[in-house]
Amino acid sequence: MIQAIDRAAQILLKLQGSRHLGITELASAVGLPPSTVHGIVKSLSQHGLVAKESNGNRYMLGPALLKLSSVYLDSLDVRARSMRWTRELSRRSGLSTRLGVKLFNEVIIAHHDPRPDGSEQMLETGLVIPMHASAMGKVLLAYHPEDLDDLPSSLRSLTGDTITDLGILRTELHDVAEQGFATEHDEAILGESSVAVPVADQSGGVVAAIAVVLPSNEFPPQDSLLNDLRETGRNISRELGSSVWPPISSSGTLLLPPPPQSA
Amino acid sequence: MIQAIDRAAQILLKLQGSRHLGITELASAVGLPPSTVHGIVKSLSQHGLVAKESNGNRYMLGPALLKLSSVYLDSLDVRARSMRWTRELSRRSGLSTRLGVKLFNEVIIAHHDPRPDGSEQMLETGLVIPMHASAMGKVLLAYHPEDLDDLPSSLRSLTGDTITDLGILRTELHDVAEQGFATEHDEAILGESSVAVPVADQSGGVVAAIAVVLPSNEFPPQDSLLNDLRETGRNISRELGSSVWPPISSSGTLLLPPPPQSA
DNA sequence: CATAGCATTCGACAATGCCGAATGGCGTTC
DNA sequence: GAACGCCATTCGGCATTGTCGAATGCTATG
Repeated sequence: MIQAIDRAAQILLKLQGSRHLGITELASAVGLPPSTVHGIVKSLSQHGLVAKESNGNRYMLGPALLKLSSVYLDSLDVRARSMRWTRELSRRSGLSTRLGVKLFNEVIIAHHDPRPDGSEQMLETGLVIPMHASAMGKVLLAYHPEDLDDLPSSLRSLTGDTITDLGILRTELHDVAEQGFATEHDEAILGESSVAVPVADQSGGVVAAIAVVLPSNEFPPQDSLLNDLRETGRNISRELGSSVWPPISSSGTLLLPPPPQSA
Repeated sequence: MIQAIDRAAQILLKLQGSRHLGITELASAVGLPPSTVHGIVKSLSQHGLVAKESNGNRYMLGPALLKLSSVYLDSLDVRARSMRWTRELSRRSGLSTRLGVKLFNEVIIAHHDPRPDGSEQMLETGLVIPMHASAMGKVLLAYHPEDLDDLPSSLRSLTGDTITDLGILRTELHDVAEQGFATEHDEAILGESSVAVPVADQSGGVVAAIAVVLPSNEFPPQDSLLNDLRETGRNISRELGSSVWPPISSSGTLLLPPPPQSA
């Protein structure tokens, strides 16, 4: 772990949380002397990773990040392969479709096909949702149970229906791994629910999840939707070179909640 | 300039150019010993800025960049203010509209409103175009002539009509600064032309450009389109607190080509 | 099964970035 | 309009830090 790079990343993260910050604010936020922070910020800004506000003397994230992320998206194999399938799924279902990959404790939306009803919808690519509050996150966790250890000790509640108990989450993930799909009902945003299935690659590992978002009053999803979704997940996985679907999960015992009387 | 951060940024840049690279490839690309590169890459990957390919042992850009860039876009004031105006411009003109900001020698598209004809169009946000080959770039250069010094010594030709001579570019930029708009005719992509106007902020400085893209057979644009575009630029600039529009350019002598007989 | 190429780990050296203090610029207040 | 105070920025000495070469381990290939 190289110190300077670690600190630089911390600073980017702080700017991610706070939009615009001065050197002193940043310094106290990361607990370093201002001169040190200044050096790091200056280095980052030489590469366009942070930028100084046009008028004031505060800093924000820089435009180079946009280019980097654009290339990141282009280099994501699963995204390129998914797009034609998810678009078709959106068309058939009349719903919006998302492709999500893991980013630490969150799912980040790497692609989004809007509802085909022609309404103006916001660009969701780049948005993040906590793992435990999304169907895609549940899928990713169910097939990578070791990631459960990285979850924050207390699960943040986004709505009244968010799962906040790790034991309950484990139990649900166990079912997810058995059924091959996950659902989420009003757990992230009130009125919005979703269903997700895994996407596997050549190695057989789950590398992403795709989900359809449906109004909560249409929950639970009809079998036909579920089948279309499954078919889509299977098709993408096949294009990526995965031979089996749904993927085999290493779950089993890993996902079972600890015995209730445990310390 | 902190060495480690500089090197880290170089590595991100190399990955930006080459998608997937192994440690040794990266090392020779940046001219450093593999062990050094490995340390940097490892540090970057801890923060999700680079990621290891799921199967092999090559590295690519990481998902954290997507989140960072998403926040970058959200924190771009000019983008938030532009969106409603550019959408309206697209609607009225039937053409696609772009918002571009400077990133070193390129313009990066920070927002894009597609043609309203309902056809499937690619997501242009994050794409970059060389300054000298785009109308937006010409606008940005015309109002920041000092940036001319950063241009590569030889201007890359993208089509037969790309301006590759710095003297000719300077002359055109002089006109751009006087007229308050720039055009580009088949200079970046054959069959595609564009017109751009500046966007100024509170300080009166030009911080972005907006452009409409039109088929080259409709070039030059009609006056009504030009007026709509100007109106849009003025409206956005006004929302950003700019009092005058078109902005005053610091150009004058700066943009005049050097005397032809100069050494 | 052997080999070659690669990623990765380790440790010693010294070059590097870190920090505290000094400077400079800017906005604000009286 | 002048003086104050805040904050970004610069600078230089010290020691911590990252760097690099060599050794290891892994995987894929012939």
